Amino acid sequence: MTLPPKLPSSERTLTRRQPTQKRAKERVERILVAASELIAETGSDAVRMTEVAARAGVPIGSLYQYFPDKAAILRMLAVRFMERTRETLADAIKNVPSAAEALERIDAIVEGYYATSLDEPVVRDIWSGTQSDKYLQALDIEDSRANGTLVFDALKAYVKEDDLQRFEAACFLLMQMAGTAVRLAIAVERAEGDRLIVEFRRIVRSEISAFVSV
Amino acid sequence: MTLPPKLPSSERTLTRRQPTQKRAKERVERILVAASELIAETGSDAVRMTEVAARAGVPIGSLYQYFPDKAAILRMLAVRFMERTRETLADAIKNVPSAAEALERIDAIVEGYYATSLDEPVVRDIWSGTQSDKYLQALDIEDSRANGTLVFDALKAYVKEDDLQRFEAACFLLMQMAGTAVRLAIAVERAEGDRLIVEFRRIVRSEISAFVSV
DNA sequence: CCAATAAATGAGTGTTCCTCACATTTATAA
DNA sequence: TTATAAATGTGAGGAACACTCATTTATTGG
Repeated sequence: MTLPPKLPSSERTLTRRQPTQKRAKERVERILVAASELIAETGSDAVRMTEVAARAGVPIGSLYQYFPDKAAILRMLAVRFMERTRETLADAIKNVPSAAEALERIDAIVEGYYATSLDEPVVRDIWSGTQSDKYLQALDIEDSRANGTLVFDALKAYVKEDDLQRFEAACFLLMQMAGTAVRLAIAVERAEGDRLIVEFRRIVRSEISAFVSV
Repeated sequence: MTLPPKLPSSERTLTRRQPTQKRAKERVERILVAASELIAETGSDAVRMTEVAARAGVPIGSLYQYFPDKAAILRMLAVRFMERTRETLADAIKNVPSAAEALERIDAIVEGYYATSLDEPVVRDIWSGTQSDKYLQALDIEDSRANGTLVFDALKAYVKEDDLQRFEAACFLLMQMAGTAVRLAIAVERAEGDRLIVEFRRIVRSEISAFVSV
């Protein structure tokens, strides 16, 4: 970690000028790419805004035209990652022919999520920071909720009427736990991490099975 | 959050002078109390080292005699909280007469942990920061491992030989998930948080039951 | 072509964490 | 007790950053 200088955080606007011209859009992309690379190399805490600007080939002032502060860059990267993940999940579980098939696909998603996180340092680092930025934390929760809803919607037809609310809570919780499990797994030694993910997948299958009649 | 200035983090020593004299020990306590209060009032990010020193009634230099940096204070508070929690857990599950009784006690611990976290702003805030400080993250993992081992040891007699390694992983994972579940529950609206904890407790019981013959 | 608007720029400002050379107090030895 | 060593106490100031803003340059639309 390390604690930040962010004082007037409630005062500062969350977004700045939206790039409308082509040139500006390209710059924003270059900034994100540069930030992403630097985070991969040194970790987000060690990344200096001047470095990001330098690598992106833009002056520091331009960077602040589009991002209100350093955290906003991490946020943007995190949001993009979440969007990609959500799409993967949505694609995987839409139109499932049966509950059993849904279970298998969700299982595969968890495994894939682990594999991706293992070799994407940026993801790792940003996930780490998730809990320290209030906006990111809120985003993370909304992300889990949205993913949970996807799973819920895909399976609710198989769940007893009386259990629906509890099943919805369970889906939400499991999505949040998937993040925890994967972060824990990549933080420990590889062999142990693999074992933890195996257990987590079993937990997911078992908990969903508790609601759906497989 | 906000990101910090911590550059030479690997260079800086993790501990400083250990207070041996009575006066020094009292000062360290006063610093921790002051930090704790300020975190409760404004959140750790907004706490300034000068404020901590001022409220503790010590000059800034003295503060740095005992804490190498700001994060170290949070770390110390977190460690103390973890120690208290671990003691509670250890007391609760030692000498359990049966697996069923152990399950009930663990269930109560989770509920108590939620209740405590709900009205201890310091705990909330520090837990938030957990993931952003590498040392704290490591401490958190070790804490989960230690707690997991406690549960494992208390119940291993009831588990089949072949399942022992998997059960150990599950205990570790569940301890880490308890933190996630509670943090999520206190972050959302109260009624939903309560529901989430109910589901989590069910998950814990169900997963442990999967290994022990109740 | 000429406003009006958007974008670009980078030296400088302000804030914060933390250091360090020196002063003072406490413990230990003679 | 007195001398010496060790531990503690101090706070002005250094250094590192994040971020600003007055000015200049480019783009758009009428």
